[in-house]
This record gives sequence, structure tokens and C-alpha cells, in this order.
Amino acid sequence: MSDGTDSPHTLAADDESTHRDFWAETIADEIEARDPDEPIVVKGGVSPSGVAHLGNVNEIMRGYFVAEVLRDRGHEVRQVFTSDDKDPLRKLPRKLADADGNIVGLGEVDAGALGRNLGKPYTDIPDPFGEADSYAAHFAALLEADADRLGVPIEMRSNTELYADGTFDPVVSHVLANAETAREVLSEYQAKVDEDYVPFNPVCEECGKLTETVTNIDLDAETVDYVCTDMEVGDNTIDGCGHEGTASFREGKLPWRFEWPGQWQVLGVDFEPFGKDHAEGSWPSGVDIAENVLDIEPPVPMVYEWFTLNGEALSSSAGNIVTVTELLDLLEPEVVRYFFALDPKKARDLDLSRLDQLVDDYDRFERAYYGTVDDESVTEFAEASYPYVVDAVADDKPIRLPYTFAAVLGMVDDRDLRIKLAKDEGHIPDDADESTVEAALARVEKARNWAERMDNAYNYRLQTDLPDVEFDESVQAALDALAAFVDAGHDGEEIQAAIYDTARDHDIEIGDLFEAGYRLFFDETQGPRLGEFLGELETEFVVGRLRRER
RNA sequence: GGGCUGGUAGCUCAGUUAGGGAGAGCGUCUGGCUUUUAACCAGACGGUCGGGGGUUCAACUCCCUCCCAGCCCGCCA
Repeated sequence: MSDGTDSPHTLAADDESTHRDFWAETIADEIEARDPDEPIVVKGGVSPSGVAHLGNVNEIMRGYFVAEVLRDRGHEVRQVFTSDDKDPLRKLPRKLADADGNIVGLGEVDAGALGRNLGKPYTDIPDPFGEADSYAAHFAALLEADADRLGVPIEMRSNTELYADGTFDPVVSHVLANAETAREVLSEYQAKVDEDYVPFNPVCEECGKLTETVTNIDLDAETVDYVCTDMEVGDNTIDGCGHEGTASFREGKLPWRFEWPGQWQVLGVDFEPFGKDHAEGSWPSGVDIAENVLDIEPPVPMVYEWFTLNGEALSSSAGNIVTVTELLDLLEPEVVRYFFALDPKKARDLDLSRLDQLVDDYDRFERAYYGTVDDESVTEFAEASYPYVVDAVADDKPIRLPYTFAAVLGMVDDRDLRIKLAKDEGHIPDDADESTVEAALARVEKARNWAERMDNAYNYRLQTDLPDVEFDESVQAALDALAAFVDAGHDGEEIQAAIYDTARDHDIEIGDLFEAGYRLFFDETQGPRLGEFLGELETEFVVGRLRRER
């Protein structure tokens, strides 16, 4: 039985560990204190669901930072991720992601085929998209692709494979040989564990579903006898076929409470982060089982808080999900990694409508690393974590366009004009070389996608038709004068200056004239540097628009 | 009901590990730059550090209690 000192809240700072500026270093300290064998194994795991969402990525990234810190300290580290794909499909997912990471509804795939396979292991269910070997393989590929997009090398391990190739044999044999002890330990945590409980769920050879009723264990033959009974799943029941049969130790699986510690044993896991849902249930029983059934040392744990999306819990059924693919359309990978480098103890909200704020935070974090932020705590955190957040630390701080400014540039398609506007605003140095410019402009596409997806104040384009506008006489007169100036042939800079002069000449607020201009061309009240922009457009069009004629 | 983890400015968050000045960015407002247009500079406004109590010369920090949020305490994972 656990002695109650195994709190998984490793970062709770109630111990005597030395202070670290980056939480992953604190965890790395804990792991090193165990003097682990090399390579050090960092594990995560997930049950295949319909969509590889950011909750799964959370687990990948938390492990990644710890792995990277350990590698930096000279250790060899493997980051393993188990796909717990021998678990049964318990209910139909509402949403699925296709091989490219695009979310589709259940109606767009062969839902009937999925429904007929309720209760079977994910690896025994066909890929609804008809491409991969199984439902499980499809999902695992998605997750691996996401990790790859984020630059995180993970080793995906199929749980089904661990049974099939015999890796799990010693654990299953040991648990069943010590079934009585296993029952006693687990019964401390699960009230329904009675004397008939057997910690093994065979796959029915007749219908292919996982069953729970084992009637006999033959340790010598390494088989169990079973009856394929009904399985309760939430409010529903998955019917068993009633078949009575015999299964080998490889033709079934351990219940999760035993399987998790079993993975620690067979994979030699030294560290595993997990969501707070496991903190009070699976973890204490897992520690107990590891120590008193399997006789192994559990890994260093770390509980991370869940985060919310747009203020609401992540929910595929409610449609409140975002995939890595989608997120990387909106953000640079380093910004996504930064989000997960922040304190895991804090529940954070990823608010897509305010990604500009997240990116601003990232930019400040980056500046702090390069020593130009007068804030000790941010700087300490940046110095400790920034090298793990970016692909490679550049000698000089990368040029970063403010995200909202990048969104402004996104309405302009012409690359040269983007560069000109950015330079005019001082966001790109005049003498920047081509690769620097290219890198800085990469954010524009992300911000543009954001503006379109959010359909926010930055989502505007040049209005091809005259917007519905109304100006008072003095503004109309100023616009006419400006039109005449443009018609006479002047470049952008001159037009920009003329806007100021014209406003003064007509005794109107400069801001009012700018707003009138933005109204006419974008049907907005703000926009890019107007004169420079108008200078790039066709003169005839600009003149006509300024005169409210077209 | 019990347990765990959070609660700091309008927003996003540092700071709590060793008790001593409540902070940053963004936003807002004001002023400046004889070109303010998602730009820059300066300044201001803004918080009973979730509430209350206790310990202490001193509490965001330690203790107790209450409130709020999420999770766990059935099954499953």
C-alpha cells in the first residue's frame, strides 16, 4: 500500500529542491537524483480518439522539455509515446481528423463500420478513412505527424504490439500469478474489486470484443478461460456474445490500473507527465501496484493542468477543439512551444481571438533572452527555457513583426509593398538582408490566416466597390483636393505628406481625413500607412475612389 | 460530502521555494514629436494579491477557515 508521500505534484515547491527558473529543470533534477540507467526514458501516452488535439500535444510537449534539458546535461534520452490502442472503442467519436489533420464529422466516414466495432480494440477496427491499417494506426500517425510538425522526435509504441510481441508477457504472468495480491492492492482504490476480480481482459475469439469475465487462470499453460459477457460503458451496454473460450496471455490486456505500471516496467520509464485527471486516481494506485505488485520503482511524475480553448473546456463533441495543423496555420512553431513551456501548474486559456497577445508575450520572452527586457523574472525564465523553445538560437535576435502589424500587412498581396510598409514603420531595418526579410515576413501569412479565421478587425481587403459612406462637406472637399493631388502624379511618400497638408488646408482633423480614406478603401477606420499604400495602387482607381465615384 | 490543484490590475501573466518596497506587457487616458494612422517618447489612471481570522515588529508569502473554478473520490482510460 502506498504510504501517502507520493504526491505527483512534483512542482508544488514544498520540498527542499533548489530553485530553478524553468520547471523542466526541476523535473530533470528529480530524475537525475534517481541515478537512472541510460538511456533515460520519458514517456507519455494516449488512448486513440477521433482527433489528435492539443490536450495530447500538451503531454508530448511537457515531456519534450524535460527530455531536452536532460539531453543538454549530457544524457541520452528517449521520448516514448504509447498509443494505448488495445483499449476498446467505447463510443463513437463525434469528430474525426483525416490524415492531413482536417476535422470532419462522423457523417463523412463509414460510421456504420465503426458502430459495429464497439467494444473491440482500436487496432482491430478498420481506419474509417480506409487508408491506414487500423483506426489505431490512423490516429497514431496523426499524433506522430503533429509531434513532427512541432519538431519533437517521439517513438510511438503500440500497446497492442507490446502484447503481441511478448514484451508484456512477464508482466501479465506476474500479475496473474499474484492475482490475490493484485486484488488486495487495487481494492484499496476501487470498491468493486471483489474476490472474483481477475486483472485481465481477454479478447473474445468469437466476436473480437474485450471481455471482463475470466473464469479460470492456467499459469502453466499461460491461458485464461472466459465467458464473453456484456460490458457496461457509461450509460450504455456493449453486448457480449456469450461465447466461452480460452485466451493466451497475449490475447487480451491488463486493466488500465495494471497496464500503466506495466508499461513503466517493460519500457523502463523514468519520467511521465500526465493530466490532473490521473493525479488522484490512477497515480496513487499505480504507485502502489508498481511497488507492491510489480516490485519496481515508479517514474518521476508530473501533473499538468488542463487548458481551455476560448474559455471553454476542450470538447470534440461540442466542437471546441483545435488541431496542431490548424494552430500552425496561425502561429509559428516556437510560439506554440512557448505556450507549453509556461508553468504546467497553471490552467491556461488558449484564446484564438487574442493570439496577438500570446505572440506579443512570446516576442517579449524572446527579447528577454537577448537581454533587452528590464524584468528579472521574465529574463531568468527566458534564459533557462528559450533555447528549448526555438529550433536553434540565433546569434542576433530575429526580427519579429508585431502580430497585429503582420495582420495589417496580410491585406496586401504584393511582397515588395509588404516590405516597404514594414520598413517604413521601422519593423524591418532598411539594410536587412534578404534572408532576414524573408524570415520576418513569414509571420504575415500566419497573421493573415488568423484575421480570416477570426474574421476580426484585421480581416479586411481593398474594397472593390465603393463602400456606403457619408462625409460632411469639409471632408468631401479635402478628399477632392487629395484626389487632384494624386491625379497630378505623386509617389506614396508625397501622398502621405499631402494627407496632412490637405487636412490642415481644409481645417479638419488629420484623423478624420485618414478615417475617411480607410472608409473609402477598406470600409474600416484604420489600416496600413495610407499614403504609401495608395501610391502603389492604380492612379485612376485611387482618384475615382477619393471622389466617391467608383 | 471528502481529497488534490489553482484564484495577483480591464486582459495576459510574473513575483510566493529563505516573510520586509505589489510588479511587467498589452489596453485605456493625457501630453510630446512642426508626417499619430495599428509608429515612437514621456506620464497618468488602474489591484482590499478571492473573503475573513490568526502568528509576527512586519504576511501576496506561514497557519486556520470560508468562497469560487477544475479534477479525483462509480466504471473506464
